[in-house]
This record gives sequence, C-alpha cells and structure tokens, in this order.
Amino acid sequence: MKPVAKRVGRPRSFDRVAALEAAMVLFWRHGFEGVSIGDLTKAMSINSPSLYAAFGSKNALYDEALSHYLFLLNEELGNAFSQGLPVAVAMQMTLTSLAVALTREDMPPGCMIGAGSLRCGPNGRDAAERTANLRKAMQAQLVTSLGNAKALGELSDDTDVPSLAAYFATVVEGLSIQAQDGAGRAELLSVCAIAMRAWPI
Amino acid sequence: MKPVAKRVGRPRSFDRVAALEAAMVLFWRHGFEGVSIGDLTKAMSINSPSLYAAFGSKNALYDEALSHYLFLLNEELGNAFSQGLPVAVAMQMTLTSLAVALTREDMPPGCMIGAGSLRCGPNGRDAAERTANLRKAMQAQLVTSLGNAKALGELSDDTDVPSLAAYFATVVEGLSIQAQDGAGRAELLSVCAIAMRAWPI
DNA sequence: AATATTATTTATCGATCGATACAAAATTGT
DNA sequence: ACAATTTTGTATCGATCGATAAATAATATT
Repeated sequence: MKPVAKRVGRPRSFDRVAALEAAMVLFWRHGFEGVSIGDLTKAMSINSPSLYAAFGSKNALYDEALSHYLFLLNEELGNAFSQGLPVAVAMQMTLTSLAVALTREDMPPGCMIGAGSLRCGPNGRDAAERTANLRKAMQAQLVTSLGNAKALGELSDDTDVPSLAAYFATVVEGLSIQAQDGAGRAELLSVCAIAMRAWPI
Repeated sequence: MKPVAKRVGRPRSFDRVAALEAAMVLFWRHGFEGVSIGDLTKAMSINSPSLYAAFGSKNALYDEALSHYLFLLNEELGNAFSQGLPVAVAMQMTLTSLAVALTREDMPPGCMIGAGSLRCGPNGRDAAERTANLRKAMQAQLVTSLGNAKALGELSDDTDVPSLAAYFATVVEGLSIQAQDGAGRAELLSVCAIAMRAWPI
C-alpha cells in the first residue's frame, strides 16, 4: 500500500473548498468587478497572502469559482437529455429544475453564468469573456441535444435547431435576470410553462 | 417677445448632450462599475471638475445617461400597443424593433437597461437598483398593455396576464444577453419568431 | 471699467485597488 | 537536532479610484 503523499512544509490551516465556495458566492452575487480582494479575504476568513498562495490571483480565483459553480449546477440539474426521455419532456424538466435552482433561498438569486459579469471594464474583461464562453458552451450543448432529437425523428425535418436552441438559451438567460430582480419560484415556473408553448408542432 | 435668458458667467465650452451621450455609450458597454471617471473624462473630452460641475457625480451622470438611453430607445421602438393594432401584432412589432435596436452596428450590443449593471459591489448598488427599477417598470407597462387587450376581449378571460408579461420580459432580457454575446440580427429575429409561438390560443 | 458669476485647467486629496516583501511559525525529511 | 519547505500574519507597495481646492479665463450685469 502506497503511503499517503504528505506535502512538505507548514500545512494549510483553512478548508480550501470552503474558502472557494465563499468566494464563489461573492462573485455570484456581485460579479467580478463588484468584489474586492478585501471582500474576499473577509468572507474566506484568510489574509491576502494566503489567498494568492492558494489561488494565484483574483482572476484565477474567479475562474476556479466559476468552474466550481458549473460543477454544482450540473449536479443539481442533471442531464435530462441523456435518459431516453422525449426531448420536449427533457427540456421541460431542465427548465423546471433551473427555475428551482435560480430561486434557492440559501444562495444568491439568478445564475452566476447566465447573468454573471456581463459588462466589465478593462480589469474584468477576461472574467466576462470566460463567463460568456460558458454561456455559449451551454447553448452549443443545447444544439447538440436538439440535433440528436431531430436525427431520431423527435423533431420534424424542417426544424431550425440552432434557432430553437438560441430561443431556449434566451429564455434561460432571461430567467436568470428575472430571478436576480426578485421574481419568485412560482413566477419563474409560470414563465417556463409559457415558454414551452413555443415548442415546434 | 421675452428675450432669451442668458446665464451669467463663463459659458460652457462643450456640448452637454454630446458629452452625456459619450458617457451613455461607455456605461452601456461596460456597466457602472466598469467605467472610471478617467474613462469618462477622456471619452467626453473634458476634465473631471467640468464633469462634476455639469453632472454632479458619477452616480448622477449614470442616472442621466440611463434616462437619456430610455428616451432614445422609446423613440426607436415607438409604442405599438397604442395604435389600435391587434395586441399580438403589436408584440411582434415591438420584439422585431427591439431585435434591430439591440444589434445596431454603431452602438454597443444589447440593452443598457435589459442587461445593464446587473451585479455590482457596494459602490454600484444604487446604479444597479435604478437599472433594475426600469426593467420592472417596463414589465409593469407590459402588464398594462396586455391587461387592456384582455379587457377588450383580445385575450381570453383565463389568460394569466402577469405571467404572460413576465414571459415576454424574460424574452426581452434574454435577447439582450444574446446580443451582448455577439448574436446577429437574423438570429435574434428567429428567436423572436419562435417566442411568439407561445402566444395564447 | 469694475464687479459678480460660472467654467476651465492644473494639481492633488484620502481611500481603496490588486498584489507582495518579509519574518515568524509549523510541518516533513534526514 | 537540524535543514528544507510551505503557510501565516503584518505591513506595505505603486496604481488607480471618485472627488475637490485653488488659480485663471470668459462671460453678463452694472
């Protein structure tokens, strides 16, 4: 049995994941430019040298917080499109789960990706670009899922898959703004139900 | 004939409206926190004391830029709901005009209100709140327009007007994020067409 | 021409920004 | 016990933040 590799030197005295999640919540709620190193160190209960030693820079910390958020969100949403369900049902389920996720009382409202760090100055340009890339990746994933459904005959041959994916991406991003502005869970679920009426055929 | 009131003192040497529009474009593109006084004075071609004398503060300048943006947007969109058209047609026209407005090549992409200054730190809290209030006002206006249509029998008695208004507000806000992320005019128009398929009955 | 009023330019204010230098403390390897 | 390595707390860096003081310039009023 190989012994557990023990890192030489003084051990870290804080929980790196807990600190990362504290930073995630701050970035989630206030955006990249709305959070200062001082805000972060206070919420993470560490001093700035520890932050830089553990995470590198404010930009790198935002990156890691964003990735962690995406991981948690995927865990909460699951992937309804890979379970053999009718694609319209999978879409409805995904929207419903999202409406719930966007209105959790123990977390900031809205989506860190869908409505996060939208507009930034020069300091936040990289963070905004990486966040936008995740939005585009989610939309590309929708194109794939809907394209698969079309290939299986679940959508008619004349379905414009990229436009349909863009429509649902639009709805998802709009839901995130609605949640951020204080819309409740019931309201978001009503919007999802109406949005599904645009489903083809 | 009353003579033109001449203000005493040295006259302002710059065009106040032109300076305001330069500030508007900056805030529009980068959000409240993404723009510094230095950025503003450079774009407005004035020094900071002139900015403060003419507009009061960064917050007041943002306020005025936001109001000016709203004025210009209303001018561009018109009010299709007050022209006796079928309400579905008015909605379609409004969405189409919006898709065009969000993708003007001579202006920043997206909407300064729909996706502006969403998340902010303590410095930008007021700006974010005022922007959010305009979003809510637009949604309230939608409730009124759709409610009027329902009263006129254009929408069935069981139509959930607040939810339908929330749906279209969601679409509008999502369109703004799509535009900001680089979606073209054709893509937005396709999304609008799909969104209208959710229209009741 | 003299005075009052406002705008402009230059220079700078204290506060905060993201990021680090440095030495003491805590661990592993020898 | 001692050296090597890493983290910690304190203190602070230069840059930039939003905002302003002071002196000068340009206008209207008298």
